Amino acid sequence: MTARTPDSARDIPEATVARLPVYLRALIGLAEDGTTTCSSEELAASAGVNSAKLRKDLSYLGSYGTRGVGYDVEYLRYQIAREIGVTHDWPVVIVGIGNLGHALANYSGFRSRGFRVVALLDADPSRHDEVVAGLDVRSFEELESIVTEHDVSIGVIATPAVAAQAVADRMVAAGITSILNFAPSVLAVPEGVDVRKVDLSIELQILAYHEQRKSVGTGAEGVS
Amino acid sequence: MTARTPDSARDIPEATVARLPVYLRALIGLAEDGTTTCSSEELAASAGVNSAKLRKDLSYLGSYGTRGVGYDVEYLRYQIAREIGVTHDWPVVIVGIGNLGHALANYSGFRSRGFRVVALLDADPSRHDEVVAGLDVRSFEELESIVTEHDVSIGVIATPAVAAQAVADRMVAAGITSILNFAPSVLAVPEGVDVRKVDLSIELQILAYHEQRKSVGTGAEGVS
DNA sequence: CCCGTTTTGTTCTCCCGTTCACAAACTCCT
DNA sequence: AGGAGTTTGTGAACGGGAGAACAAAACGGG
Repeated sequence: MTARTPDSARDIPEATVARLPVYLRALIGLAEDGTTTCSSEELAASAGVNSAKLRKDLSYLGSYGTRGVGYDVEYLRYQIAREIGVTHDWPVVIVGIGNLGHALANYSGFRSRGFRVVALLDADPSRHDEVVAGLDVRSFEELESIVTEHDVSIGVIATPAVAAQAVADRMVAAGITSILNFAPSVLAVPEGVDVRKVDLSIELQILAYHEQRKSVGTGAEGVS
Repeated sequence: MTARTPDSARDIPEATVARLPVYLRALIGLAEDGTTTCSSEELAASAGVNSAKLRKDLSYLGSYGTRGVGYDVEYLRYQIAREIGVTHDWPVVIVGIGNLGHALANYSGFRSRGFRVVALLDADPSRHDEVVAGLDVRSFEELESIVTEHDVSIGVIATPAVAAQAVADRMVAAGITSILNFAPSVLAVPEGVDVRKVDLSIELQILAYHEQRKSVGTGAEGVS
């Protein structure tokens, strides 16, 4: 025994961390179907990955399976949720209530996965009348007080690109340490602040690249 | 010379392909600022990557820079756009006009990056009255005729998870070969069809994981 | 015309992630 | 109780990407 208690399992590879939520989702699906036990093969199929990779990923968390049997769905579900940190709710602030911010505020996947939107902020006063997803759209000036009041550590930026850096700076100053950025701009943040970027058009461009390759391959090229 | 013409530069690594749109965006930004020439160092800073990585990425496309000088912004911009395939417009169909579909339909980043939304489809007849982003929301039944008429090869799924697989099957049958999936489900598609998945809640969960780690590290753990 | 300076393109090395393959361990059946 | 059959957990090989470092090439000045 290398004396690795589950809690001190220090370094989980980034690639594995990125897949844990996928496994979690798959387990929830299995639980809803009434499955109580599953093998790595079944779970891997549900999650869309290789079973060896799944087992290796889970081994970073600890030994939660039973050889010859498989994994207890509920138990594993809880363990992964605990590891990710979604056993309790995370308060989240969304800044920029345009089309995308609107959609994010209403996105049910957030609440059901342990995230609670505590405030919607927008710099444009004309939007402050609106009520979106049961929340008033409030002034961006209230950021600091909201972050302090609800102990918010995660912020979502859904503003236009030009405003993103300023919003990020303000978020960091207010004490937010994790940012999910939907604006198409590169954010500069201090050490210790995590930023993840989601760019919808980049995904489409990657598809377009492969799509173009396909048509070239099938002999449809016309450009000299 | 290994006789590698720019057009036949076969195998561009996936990691590089995923960054090309980022470089493209950075170049557009530089061009808007009036910059006509830039070094790999400058461009890398704009794109938020290492300059060595940038140069290596660009070298897969060909030699479009000038040693001692740098890159011509407009020229490189065109070359990357051509490589990705966004020099011409790609027709796109969006299925599922809920909150997210709404936002996607209005997302200006699509049109400005070479994607043209040609139709919005939804299975719910009560939505067929709506006009979103200047387009009628039409019946899902019209998928095949629209795909044929506009020669659509890229489809976007923004439906609930339960409907996603059925929509994907129908898209594939209609001739779509690239799918951008926003529904939180694993899609099974035949060989030759590309699927990219964007899951908003997964990104937040990854942030939550690191966030939890931070608080543990700073000595705030209270769980035995 | 030649040399120093700048910046690209590329080679080399290291590290992370993926996959294979197998031993350990558990269940079930006889 | 013992053995056959499963399935997990992990050691080891393998492949690809990241970063450092350097050689090749272009420009500018004297």
